[in-house]
Amino acid sequence: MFKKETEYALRGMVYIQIQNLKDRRPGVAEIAHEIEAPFFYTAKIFQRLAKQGFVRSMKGKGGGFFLDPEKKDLPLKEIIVAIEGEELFIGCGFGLKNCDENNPCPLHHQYGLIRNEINRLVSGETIQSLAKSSLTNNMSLGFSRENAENKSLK
Amino acid sequence: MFKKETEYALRGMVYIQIQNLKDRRPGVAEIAHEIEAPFFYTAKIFQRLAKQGFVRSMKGKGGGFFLDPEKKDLPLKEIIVAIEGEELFIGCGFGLKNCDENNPCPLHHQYGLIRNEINRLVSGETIQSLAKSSLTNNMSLGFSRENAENKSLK
DNA sequence: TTATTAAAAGATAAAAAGGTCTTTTAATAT
DNA sequence: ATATTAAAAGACCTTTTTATCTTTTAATAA
Repeated sequence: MFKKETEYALRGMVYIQIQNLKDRRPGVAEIAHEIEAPFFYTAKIFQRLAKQGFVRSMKGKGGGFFLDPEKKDLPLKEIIVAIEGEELFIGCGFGLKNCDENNPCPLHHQYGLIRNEINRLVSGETIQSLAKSSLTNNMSLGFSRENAENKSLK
Repeated sequence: MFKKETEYALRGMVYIQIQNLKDRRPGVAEIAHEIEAPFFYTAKIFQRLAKQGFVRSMKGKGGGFFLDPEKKDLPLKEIIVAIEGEELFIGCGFGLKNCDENNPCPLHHQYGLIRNEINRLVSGETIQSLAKSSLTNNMSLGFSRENAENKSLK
């Protein structure tokens, strides 16, 4: 569904927010490790997200990434659109440029329903809402819970 | 949502079946033109689809592509999976490999609902069902209906 | 003020997707 | 038979995506 870059971005943002809730500011190394993404690629992605204002960063010792607590919740859709554009949210299932009510492709109506569902999901869920439920329900962002348990037992 | 190759394949297959219903067998040039896809790329895609048995072809004068009328209806899903694998139908929204009920990602449940909808759509709709409704309702596979009207007026 | 830490910047590169072209094979019409 | 038509095969190329690495900048701690 999403590009790899988008997946890494979403996983990483949720991880950052989870750590922020624990009063921590993870760095690239920690983020990349926890979401199982390549270090340098993760660095590049969050560098871009920082420049676009989705996340803030601090350099030097004790530095790392964090979400501005002043800002209101960040819907997943904003990150998705920033990375891959809004094709997924406005495009035709058959890839036609002029597909609309007056000139529909054979899948127009049926696909529209699904596109609406996707829209609703990623507009309603936010980095913050997912981080919160993730903390509450011990959800996974990379390593399986089994691995996480093993880790904490070591 | 889908790869370009998949979009071309679906549009082309529906176009072929529409023409077959009119007792015609379109060739690559016609298909590519009508679905607004690059000629050589279209040729390659349908060459592969023919080898995989999704469509049949005849060489030489009067040749072209056609769907085996003996076969039962072909769900879109079969073509999608043949071209891009089944990631879309089994994968995690966050791109995790071990995401399941026991070890869910933060989006697991919500995304599952959408994945099911997609599955339902492309399993239920077939090349034949779309070709039929396309014929009945004069739907578009490339050129907008306005263009089609202009074309028929010339 | 210097050493250390960590992100920013930017160059490079490998892999996948998307697309093009030429040559070969097979069918048909004359 | 042979000229023509059209798909099959396969080589090649371009762009985008995914990823890696090195150098620079900025912050902090000692």
